[in-house]
Amino acid sequence: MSRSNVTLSDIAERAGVSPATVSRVLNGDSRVNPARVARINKVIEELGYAPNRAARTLATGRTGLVAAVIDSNLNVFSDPFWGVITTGVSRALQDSNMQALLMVRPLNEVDPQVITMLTPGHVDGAIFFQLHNDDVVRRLQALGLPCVIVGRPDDAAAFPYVDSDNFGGAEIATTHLIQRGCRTIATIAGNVSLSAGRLRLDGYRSALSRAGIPVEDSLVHVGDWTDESGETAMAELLSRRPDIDGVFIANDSMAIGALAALDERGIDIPNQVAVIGFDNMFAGRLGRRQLTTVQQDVEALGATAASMVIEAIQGATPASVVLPTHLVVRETA
Amino acid sequence: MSRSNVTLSDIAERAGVSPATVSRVLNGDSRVNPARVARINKVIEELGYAPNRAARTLATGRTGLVAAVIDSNLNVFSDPFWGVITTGVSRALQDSNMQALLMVRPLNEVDPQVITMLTPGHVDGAIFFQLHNDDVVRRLQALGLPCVIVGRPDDAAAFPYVDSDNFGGAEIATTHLIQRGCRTIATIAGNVSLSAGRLRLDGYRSALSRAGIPVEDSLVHVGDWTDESGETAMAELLSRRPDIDGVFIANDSMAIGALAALDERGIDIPNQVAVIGFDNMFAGRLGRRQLTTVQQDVEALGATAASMVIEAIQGATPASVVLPTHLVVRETA
DNA sequence: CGCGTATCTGAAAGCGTTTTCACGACCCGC
DNA sequence: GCGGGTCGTGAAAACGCTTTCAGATACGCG
Repeated sequence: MSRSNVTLSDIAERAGVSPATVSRVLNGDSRVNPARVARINKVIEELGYAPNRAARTLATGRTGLVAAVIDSNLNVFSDPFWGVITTGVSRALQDSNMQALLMVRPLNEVDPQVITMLTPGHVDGAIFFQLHNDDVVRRLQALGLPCVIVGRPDDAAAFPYVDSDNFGGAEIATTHLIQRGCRTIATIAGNVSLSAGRLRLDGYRSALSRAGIPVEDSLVHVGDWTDESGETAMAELLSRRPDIDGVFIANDSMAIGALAALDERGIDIPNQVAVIGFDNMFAGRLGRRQLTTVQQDVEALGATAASMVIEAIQGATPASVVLPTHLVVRETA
Repeated sequence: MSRSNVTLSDIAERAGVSPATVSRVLNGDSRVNPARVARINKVIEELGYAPNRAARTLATGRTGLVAAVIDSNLNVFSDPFWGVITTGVSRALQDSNMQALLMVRPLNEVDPQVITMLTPGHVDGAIFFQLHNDDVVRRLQALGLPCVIVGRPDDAAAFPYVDSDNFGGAEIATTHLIQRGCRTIATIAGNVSLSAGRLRLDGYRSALSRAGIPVEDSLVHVGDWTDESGETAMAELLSRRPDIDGVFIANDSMAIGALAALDERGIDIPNQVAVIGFDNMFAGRLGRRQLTTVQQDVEALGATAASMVIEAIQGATPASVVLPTHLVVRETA
């Protein structure tokens, strides 16, 4: 209990004013005599004073803390992005003098640890990542906790969320294949129970329709985001439709698998079959052959979530945001 | 300031005891009459009471918070691990009923945000990741803040730290090449100004020496951890020493580049040249050809750091830990 | 049987802020 | 010059918990 610290009263005493006045200066109350403000600030500077956060919390009811909640049921290894996202969150919060509390917890059931911590009074708000079901958030929201979701929730209208433009990215990628001259364009979709999987598939379909190209079921295969599934999916597609000349793949991991399958058959990429992935996960990491892919601004995802939750804490109802994605053209298409 | 919450006094009143007694029960004071303990616990349960963290902090001086500090100068994109590490930290802390505060900040200079937040009284301890210089930590330590470092600091004796066994991993990888029959074993080292780079190179050398194989300068090339540098390094090594039959590469990114260089020359992997990387970064992600590599337990790194900082908070001086690494034999060696 | 001691409990004093409320000083216009 | 306002300030209560201190009760022992 080393309380070696300077307190507000110390400042008050040394500046010859009351604690109340110091507090006002600290909180930018404009009604304080400017001369005093200067004097008090000087003393604060001299003594290296920093307000005690706990005391402030106790008095005001706000903690300055936002929980970043990650469902530990999702395999973090499979999502190299979330480190970057949380970076975005942390930075943006600190710009508003708030801090990010990291909570990695199973969210499927009622975890007392989480619930307690997220009960209003412990944190000012919460950001949830890629949840599998909306229930927990709904409950917390009912408790009055400002919540923002990263990734499109099942019930998009129910919560403020921020997501990358999965639909638009898929559409632009597929359109690129079309413009390249591909006419028999397949897709390897991700798990459609996730909104990202669904939207990327929809974007593919939309691009084809727009170009007047029929969408054929034999050209669609659903994978599970892993490279193995990408490999088998590609093999399957090729055996069904040897005339494929382009393929849009819902993430880069599956794209890697697909490339392997194509290589194995001696197929020339991109001339025989053009390939586009999604995520830009391996930026510059694939050595010899650079994957054409769709990039999302992952850090912005986090930063936006942070701004939104701050908005919500201040009482506003933030509008959901969909961040643009863009095509990174490299060698495979 | 919605204080809709049940307080300790509410519990006391409803249980017909004093607040002091409730507090004792909450903190596991053994001297309370068992019958009362039961009654109080029942009331707590009924009312869904959870202690107010700020009030507790104010009274005790401990916050239950540990800062996880990441130097934003290091490119998080280049380190897909740190998300996993922080996961380990967060989980381990929560097991001790503490929370992780995520701070992504430039650490090279005196950042008032960081310093203020890390001044004792705001957090109970701090974990630093891969810092570039020890100074900031040294200063904070002098302030009395329990600190732990992830990754070997420059001055290893000065701080408790936890790191993977880079030396041992490199040694075992190189030894594997030797046992495989390789005799002209090259290495692509990482930046030697980082301890990981240095130690992995040392491990390579040590393995050769042990096996009685001379360490030749012409077989060592220093890269910068990127796949491009791996590719040029491999090319350079091959032109200098076409007789190379094995290569240990200090991380997987560079290994990818090196594989590309080898492929380009039509060299048979692993029969003509065997390749081992480090990090197991692409677990199952490389599609056709699986990289043999050295794996570290990244989440344990975080969890260990958390345990150590808790130890330090409790007044002990935790011993530094080096976590074992192990070889994952796949196709390239 | 009385006294010291061990055991359990409650009153109350913090912990460091914010914020309400009241109060004096001052200025204005009539 | 006097009432009504504004302005700047300080006293003090409140936030919800922990912990010291002392009191009350029960107990053991000579």
